Amino acid sequence: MTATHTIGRLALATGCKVQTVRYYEQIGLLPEPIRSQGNQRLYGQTDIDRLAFIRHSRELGFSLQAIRDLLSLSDDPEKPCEAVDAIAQVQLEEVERRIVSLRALKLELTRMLQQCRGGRVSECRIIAVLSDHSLCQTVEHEPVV
Amino acid sequence: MTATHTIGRLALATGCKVQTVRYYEQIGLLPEPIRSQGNQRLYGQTDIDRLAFIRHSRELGFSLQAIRDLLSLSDDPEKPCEAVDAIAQVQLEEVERRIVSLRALKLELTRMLQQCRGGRVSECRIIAVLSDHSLCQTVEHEPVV
DNA sequence: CTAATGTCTACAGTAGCTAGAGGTTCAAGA
DNA sequence: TCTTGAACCTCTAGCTACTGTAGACATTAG
Repeated sequence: MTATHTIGRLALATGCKVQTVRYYEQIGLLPEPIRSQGNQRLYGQTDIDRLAFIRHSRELGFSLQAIRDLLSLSDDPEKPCEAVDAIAQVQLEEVERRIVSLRALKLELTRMLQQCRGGRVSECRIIAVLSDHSLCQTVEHEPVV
Repeated sequence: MTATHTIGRLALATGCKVQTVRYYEQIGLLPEPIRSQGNQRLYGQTDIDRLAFIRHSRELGFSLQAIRDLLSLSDDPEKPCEAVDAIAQVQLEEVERRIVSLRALKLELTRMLQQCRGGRVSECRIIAVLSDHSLCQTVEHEPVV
């Protein structure tokens, strides 16, 4: 492998911070790269690919543990990809659950804000609602788009 | 004030863990309560109310700093409640941004899963999409919290 | 009285980075 | 060739918002 990228160039190529690259190496998500004579890390294309995979997965909300699993699965190209599918499925469900709960939050916040008529704190509905959960009547769950 | 609740009963009354109560005290979100002869914390109704406020605000996604601000505002009942409104408004916008970004994630995950035909890892579209951002045509989105 | 449960302090650990101190190496300009 | 300044190095600590542990003391039920 031609290892021609310094850590800064790797970071630039993947939209990742330099410290984060070192962090990923430290926790074993990236392999220890070869070093230059002056002890600087040198990366090749496989490293760029691997880090891009990690970053994109992070953007999609996968945990580092899930990414670890995905990476080890992708090292075994002959295996059936059911396990990969399952991890993505879990992630999708998690995302869906978060959407549902955020929409409930949005509803409650919106209602709180509508009730606030800009008077004094002593009459503020926001404070009142936050103080007493029973004052809010949030919908159980709505269909998620 | 009649202080009749031990920390365990306070926790039970507010749906909060005992350690979390001590943590809130440690960071100054809850005042230091009086103690029993045997050095155990004793809480009254105001403590229950304050903790309920904190927990409900946390459920609505407010940060501890925001809650700190809200609490100090609510200590001043004669002030106009614009500041309270502003904090809630910021929170609502944050929630809305997260919903947008999660919906983009959902779309991409769904598409990924649909493309996966259950073959071998080497042909897996999920791995492919995660490896190469250009393979997915999704709306812009930010990292998930 | 004893056993079980609750509480005490203090400290360590979690995820996923981020920032800083203090020193070394590299590449470009004079 | 020398110098400057950016980029790199290691190590450590910090962030949010908790959660968990250990070992000792307090309280309560039977």
